[in-house]
Amino acid sequence: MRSPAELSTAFRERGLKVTPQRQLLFRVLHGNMTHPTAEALFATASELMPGISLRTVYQTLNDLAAMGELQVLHFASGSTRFDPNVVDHHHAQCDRCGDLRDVYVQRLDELQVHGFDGFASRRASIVFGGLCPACQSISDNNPT
Amino acid sequence: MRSPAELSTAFRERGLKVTPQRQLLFRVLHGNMTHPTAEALFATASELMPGISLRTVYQTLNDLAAMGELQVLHFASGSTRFDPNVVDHHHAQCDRCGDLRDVYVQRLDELQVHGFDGFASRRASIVFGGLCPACQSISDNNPT
DNA sequence: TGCTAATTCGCACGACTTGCAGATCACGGG
DNA sequence: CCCGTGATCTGCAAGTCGTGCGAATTAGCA
Ligand SMILES: [Mn+2]
Ligand SMILES: [Mn+2]
Ligand SMILES: [Zn+2]
Ligand SMILES: [Zn+2]
Repeated sequence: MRSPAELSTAFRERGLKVTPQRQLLFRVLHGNMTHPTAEALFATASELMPGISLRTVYQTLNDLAAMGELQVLHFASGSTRFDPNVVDHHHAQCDRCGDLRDVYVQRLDELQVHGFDGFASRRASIVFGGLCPACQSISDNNPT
Repeated sequence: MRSPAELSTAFRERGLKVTPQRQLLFRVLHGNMTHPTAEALFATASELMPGISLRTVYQTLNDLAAMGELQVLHFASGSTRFDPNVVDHHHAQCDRCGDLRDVYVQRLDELQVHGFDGFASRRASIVFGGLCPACQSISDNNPT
């Protein structure tokens, strides 16, 4: 996702207005590495602008996603997560606490895939499952 | 997922009863390559056993998943899909029609991953995006 | 055959997201 | 700087997907 200033320009170019609510969300999202849900963003935004509505958060997230400024991620846990990091990357999620981190994968092209049968693959998205460092130590102390 | 007969035994061993509804679902799921949703299974099951409830379908799917007989898949499209193929495999999904197919990937261990930072990866799940053969010819005729 | 715990089913409810409409606001033009 | 107009905001209703609940039914066992 681009900077708040660049996004403001991009919105106006599309005939979209740059409202205080949108500017706030631009700032909250920019460089955000937490892969937040709409609810989480709403909570953060509400502290800075009491009264902002959840509906507006969804609206703006959808606009940003449509402009390719956000990646939309779907995991097991109920709700959608939004990722301002649109650089080609993948994710590692902790089985225990759900923590989600970015990982960068090289040599994807060396994978040998059977079963495409004419399927034209354009992109791959990898989710690694395992335990984050914090949950590893917990598991060490309290083995299940 | 094992055969209906084996599942019946496994259910009884766990103190779960083998009802006609469950037996039907065992049969509908066994060898099913469509990655069906609960609704899709309900539709198929309803033809063979009018009156079966969607609630029972969900119940049985959850039981099977808890026993490791089904994989639970979450994609962008709204609802959960269930996969009786529990052999280690991955998926390719058509961007246009949503068709989902199994693919088998080798040399996963040769991937170079940056960003784990102590994350203990135990498993990876890859989703390839692209166009299925049918949708490729449509795109050829009607380029967007 | 009879007991009992498990299951089924329908409905209500919960989580998440979108549709809707009136009040409000951003912003280009005068 | 002010206006007009269309985009936006907000609260609420509604939609979708899945689960909790409880009365009636049933599988499995003695
Ligand atoms: Mn990310
Ligand atoms: Mn599969
Ligand atoms: Zn963790
Ligand atoms: Zn297709």
